[in-house]
Amino acid sequence: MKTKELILDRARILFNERGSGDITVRDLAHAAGISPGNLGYHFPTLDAVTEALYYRLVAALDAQVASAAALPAVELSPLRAYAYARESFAVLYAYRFLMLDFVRIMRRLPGVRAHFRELMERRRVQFTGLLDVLAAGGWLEPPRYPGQYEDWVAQAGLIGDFWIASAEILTDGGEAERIAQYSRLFLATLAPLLTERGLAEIRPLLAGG
Amino acid sequence: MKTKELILDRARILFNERGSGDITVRDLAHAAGISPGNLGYHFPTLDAVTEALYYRLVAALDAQVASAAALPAVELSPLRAYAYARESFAVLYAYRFLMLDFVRIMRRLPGVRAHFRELMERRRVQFTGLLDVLAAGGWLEPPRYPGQYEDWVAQAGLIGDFWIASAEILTDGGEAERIAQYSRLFLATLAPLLTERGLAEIRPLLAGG
DNA sequence: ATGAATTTAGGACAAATGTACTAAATTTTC
DNA sequence: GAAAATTTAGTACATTTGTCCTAAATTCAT
Repeated sequence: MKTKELILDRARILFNERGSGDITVRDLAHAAGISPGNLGYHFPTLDAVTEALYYRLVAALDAQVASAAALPAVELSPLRAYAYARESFAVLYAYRFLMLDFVRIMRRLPGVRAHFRELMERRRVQFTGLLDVLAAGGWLEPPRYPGQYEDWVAQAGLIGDFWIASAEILTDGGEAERIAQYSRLFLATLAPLLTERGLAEIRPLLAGG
Repeated sequence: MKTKELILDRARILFNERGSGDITVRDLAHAAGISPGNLGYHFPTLDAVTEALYYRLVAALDAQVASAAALPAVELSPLRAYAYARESFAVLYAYRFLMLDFVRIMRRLPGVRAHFRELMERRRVQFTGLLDVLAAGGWLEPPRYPGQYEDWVAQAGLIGDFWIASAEILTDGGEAERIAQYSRLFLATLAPLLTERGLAEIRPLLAGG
């Protein structure tokens, strides 16, 4: 069970570097230091590798959710939410080829697509719950119109899914710089909803510290 | 000069349907009703087709900007901004393969990438100007923190670039439904910045009418 | 109308690629 | 320690794909 892990690790790196769509069986075998035949023994197709990596990412994110859920609700604050978002962003970045080739992968792997939709639905519920807790803690202003919180969830979800693609196209920065830049931007979407007390807590972050 | 246009039209449709990365020379020639040899005569590579389509999209968007710029500043309002965004969304949707294969295309066509970055920079300036005009017209609250307007521009730009990818993955709706849903979401990002008067103008839209 | 230029069709050809197969090597089991 | 099971390497094969070439057909200019 060692070679499989090795293959997945190298595939993750290679896919991230050059895009999962432009890697061949021979490319990956070479990068993993094994023969093409052996690669085929462990994974019949490259799609199978992609799928395995997807479920690895999901597992990593689930682990994060679990540790965040252990936090008492009273301790939740905009700052905590930011810290959690930033951690998630770092995990996503390690599997960024998935977000960069999103549409293509989803079209090729219907199972992944179905799973991802459920994941997004769960995330939607989580985010909504997050806002409710923040509101109960006096961190959020009440909605200015019906459905404002739901709209925020949709916007935040979109940014969460595609910030990497945006960074890839628009910025030249490295990993740390991108994560910092976009987790800050993510936080900024929350700013308009905050009470003065909530805003005060994150003001240094918004200023760029 | 007729076959070239025919090729581009069919390519746009085919790329939209199946993704530009999964189309072969023979696929496109067949769809255009011409021989592969003839296709090669007009476009040496598929990348050349993609590039031509990109510049078509840019031309269509520029035409829209020009007509919007003809509008007197006093007439600008959240509602007008929404109408413009919605038109742009419709144009983008006609070339959605470009947004769906964004990263891959940008990696393969450095010229397009460079051009697109400049385009985004211009858009950033435009959007910023838009907010200034809206603020001067009494439609916007002043920023709650320094740089809030700039943050909105970044968020709006990201949503503008990737709403189609998000729709492709998360929704089953058709074109009209998707455009309506996401141009509304785009508008919703503006809501928190609006004065009470500004919000009043778009409240029916946010409610879903 | 006729020669030149352009456009088109059809297919050839080599490179690349996924897949499958066989045999050797290594590990595991008893 | 020997047999069985697993893992690995190497390669062959058929298919696909981009590119190029030639000749026919069509259009254009004079």
